[in-house]
Amino acid sequence: MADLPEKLSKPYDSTSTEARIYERWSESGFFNPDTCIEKGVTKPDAEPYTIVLPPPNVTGILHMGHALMITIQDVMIRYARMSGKRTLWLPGTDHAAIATQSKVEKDIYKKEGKSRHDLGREELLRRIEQFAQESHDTIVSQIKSFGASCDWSREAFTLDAARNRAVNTVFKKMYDDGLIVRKHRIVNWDPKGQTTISDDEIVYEERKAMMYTFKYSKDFPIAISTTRPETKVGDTAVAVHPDDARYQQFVGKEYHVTFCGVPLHIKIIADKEVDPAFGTGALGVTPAHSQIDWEMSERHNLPVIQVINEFAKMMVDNDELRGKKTTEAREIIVQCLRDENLLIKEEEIAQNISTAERTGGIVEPLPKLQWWVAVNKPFTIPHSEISGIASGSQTTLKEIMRAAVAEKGVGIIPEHFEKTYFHWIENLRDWCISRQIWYGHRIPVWYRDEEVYCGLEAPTDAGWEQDPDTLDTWFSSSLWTFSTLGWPDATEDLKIYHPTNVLETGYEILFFWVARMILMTGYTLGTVPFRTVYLHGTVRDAQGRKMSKSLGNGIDPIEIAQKFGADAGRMALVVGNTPGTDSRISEDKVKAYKHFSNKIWNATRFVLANAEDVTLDTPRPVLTPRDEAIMTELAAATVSVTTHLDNLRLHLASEELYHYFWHTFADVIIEEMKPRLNGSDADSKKAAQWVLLQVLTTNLKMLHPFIPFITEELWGMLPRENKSLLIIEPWPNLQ
RNA sequence: GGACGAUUAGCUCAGCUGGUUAGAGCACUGCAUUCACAUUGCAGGGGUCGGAGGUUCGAAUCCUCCAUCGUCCACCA
Repeated sequence: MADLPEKLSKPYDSTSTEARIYERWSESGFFNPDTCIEKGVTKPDAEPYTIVLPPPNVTGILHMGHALMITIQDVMIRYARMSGKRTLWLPGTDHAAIATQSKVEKDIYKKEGKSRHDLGREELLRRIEQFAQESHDTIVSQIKSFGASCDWSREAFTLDAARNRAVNTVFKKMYDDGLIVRKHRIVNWDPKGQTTISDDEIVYEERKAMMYTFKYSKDFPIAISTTRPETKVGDTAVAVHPDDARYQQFVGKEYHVTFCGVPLHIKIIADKEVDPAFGTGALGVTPAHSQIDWEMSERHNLPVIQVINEFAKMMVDNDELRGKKTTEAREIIVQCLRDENLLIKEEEIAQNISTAERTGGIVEPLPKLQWWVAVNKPFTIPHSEISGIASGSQTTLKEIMRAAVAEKGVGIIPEHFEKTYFHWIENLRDWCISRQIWYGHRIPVWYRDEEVYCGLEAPTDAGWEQDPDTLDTWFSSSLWTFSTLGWPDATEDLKIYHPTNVLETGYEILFFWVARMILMTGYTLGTVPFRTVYLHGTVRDAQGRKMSKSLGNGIDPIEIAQKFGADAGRMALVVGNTPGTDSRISEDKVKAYKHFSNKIWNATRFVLANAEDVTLDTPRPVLTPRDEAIMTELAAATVSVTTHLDNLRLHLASEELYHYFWHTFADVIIEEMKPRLNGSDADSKKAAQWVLLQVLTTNLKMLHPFIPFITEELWGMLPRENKSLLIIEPWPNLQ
C-alpha cells in the first residue's frame, strides 16, 4: 500500500479546499489567455473562444440565477481552455441605473430623511458611487467563490470611463445618422420614480375597473366608453371605423361642447384602428394620454391637450379639477355625468393596468420630449458581415435584428425561442432611451438657445448646457461584447475575440438585452455580437415557486457553497437542466452531489492506495482482454461526453459523467480489480493499477469543468512527473 | 386576442436526427456490511410515455384535433 496524503484519510472537506484552489488558479494566471500563450499552454494561433459575462447588477448579491449562469459559462470556458482554444471569459458588472439609484435614494431617505433634491446631483452621485464600489467587491468575491475562471485583469463596468467613451461614440454616430432623434411622443411615465420607462419595463396587473359609457353633452350625437373619464377632458376627437354605417353621417363634423365644465372642440374622424364591435363602436380620442390616440392624432392632425401632469394630477383649466389626483378627478367627473344625466351605462370589467417594474408606480402615458432610437428608419450601412444585410445597402435597425437570427448569423438555443424573438421584433416600436434620473451615462448633447450640439466632449465655448437626462441602462449593456474589448479603439482584443462565441443568459432578458446587443453590434460593427445564444431557465424552489424576498423561499448560493461545496452546488444546478426550461433546486438535491464529491474523493483514495507500482508516466503495459474492453468503453464515454459538450448539451454530459464515475468506475471496475490488486500475478496487478489510474485521471479531467475544485485538488495528489494544474490539462482524446 | 412551451415511475426530470424488453436522481422494499466510501454496496417493486385519430415495417419521438397547466407578447378605448 502506498503512502497517502494525510487529508485523503478524512472525508472531503470542501470549505478548506475551495478558496485555496481558487487562489492557486489566480496566481497561475491561466484565467488570462495571454498568460496561457506566454507559458506555452495555448498556441498563439489557436482558435479563440470568448464569452462575456452578462454583468450582474453592481449593487446586487449573488442569487441562484447567477450561480447557474456562472456554472454553465464556466463549464463552457474550462472545456474550451482544456481543448486548447485561446479562451477568454470577460467579467464585469452593470450599474443598473434606476434600480441602483432608487435603492440608494430609499436608504438615504430612511436614514437621513433627505430626498435627492435635498442632496443635489453631485452629492447623490457621490453617494451612489460609493455604495456601488462597496457592493461591487461583494458580488465579485461571490462570483469567485463559485469557481468562475474569468480573466479579472480585463474586468469592466458598464459605467466606467472606457465604456462611457464607447457609449458616447455610438450615440453620436447614431445621432449623426438620424437614428437617434429627440421628439415629442407618448412615453410611459412613472409618477412614482419620476422618470420615463421603456415598454419592456412595464408589468401588467389585472384589476377590476369600471367602464363608463356616456355622452360629452346632451346634444352630442355619439356615445363613447372609457375606464378613465378624467382623461376625457383632454379629448379632441371621436373616432369611428370608416365602414361603420351608424356613424358615417357624422364623419368630418365638428362640435363645441362643454364637458363637466370644460369646453372641448371635438372632431369626428374615421380611422381603421377603431374596432366597430367594441363598446359603442366610437372612440373618444385623447391624444395626450394614450398611445394609439396619439398615433391617430398624428394621422388626422388633431390638437394635443395635456390634462395630467408628471405627478399624476390634473392640469386642466377648471377650478374643481385642477391639482386633483386622477382618481379623485374620476369621481368628480362621474358624479357630474350622473348629475347631468349623461351616463348611459356603467359595468365592471377586468382590466390590465400598467405598472413600473422597478417602483410599482402606475404608469401614466404622457407626451414628453425624449430621445428615441428609431428602429424602422432606413439608413445605409457602409459595412456588413451579417448574412442577409449587404454592405452599402439600405436597411433598418429592425431588419438587422431580424436578419441576424433569420439568416443564422446567431443561433438561439433552444431553437423555439427564435419564434418568440421574431414575434417581438414585429411588434417593436421606437426605443425610448432617455431617463430622468441622475445615475447613468449622461446624454452627450448640449443646448444653447436654439442650438444643439452632440459630441464626445462638452463644447469649449461658453453658454452650453448639457441635457440633464441619462441613458437607459440597456443602452450601455447593449454594447457589452465590444465595449469590453476596447472599442472604439481598434484593439488586438477586439480583432481576436469578437464576435464572441456564446452569450449565455436567462430567457427573460432575450428582449431587454440580447435583441438590443444584436441591434447595436450590427449597427456599429456590421457583425453579430455572438454566434450562439444559450438561454437558461429560471431556478425555482423545491415546490416550483419563483424565489423571492417576499416569500422568503430563496436559497442562497453562497450558503450552499459553504455547506455542501461550490462543486456540489454546480452539479445540482447543471445535471438534467435543459436549456430554456425552468429547474428546481433544493438542499436535498445539492446534498446528493456532495455525496458524489465524497465518492470521487474515496475512489481516488482507493486507487492511490493501491497503484503504488504505476504513475501517470508509466507506459501502457500488456493489458488483459477485459482491460482492453474497459479502455474501449472509457474511450466511448469520452467521445460521448465530448460530443455533448460540443453541442452544448451540458445536462447530458454531466449526467453521463456522474453515472459513469459512480456506477461503472466505482461500482464495477474498481470492484472487479480488487482480487488482481491483492493477487500474486505481478503483471496482472500492474495492468490493473494502470487501468485504474487511467480511468480515474480521464474522469477527473472530464469532470473538471463541472466540479473544478475537488478535481484540481485530487489532481495535485496523483503520482506524476509534471506537476502542472488540471485547469490547463489537455482534454482527453482516447481515439 | 396572439404566440410559445409542458403533460413520461410516488416526486423532480432526461430521452439529440422515429429503431431491439422506455431511463436517471430522490423516495420505497428486502438483504449485506471490520475489506476506498453508511456521504456505502447488492437485489427489487413501480410507467398501456395527458386523450383521440393519422403517417410508418416500426411512434414517447412526426402530423391533426382535444384537454389541462405554465410562460411570454399585445392590450380595447
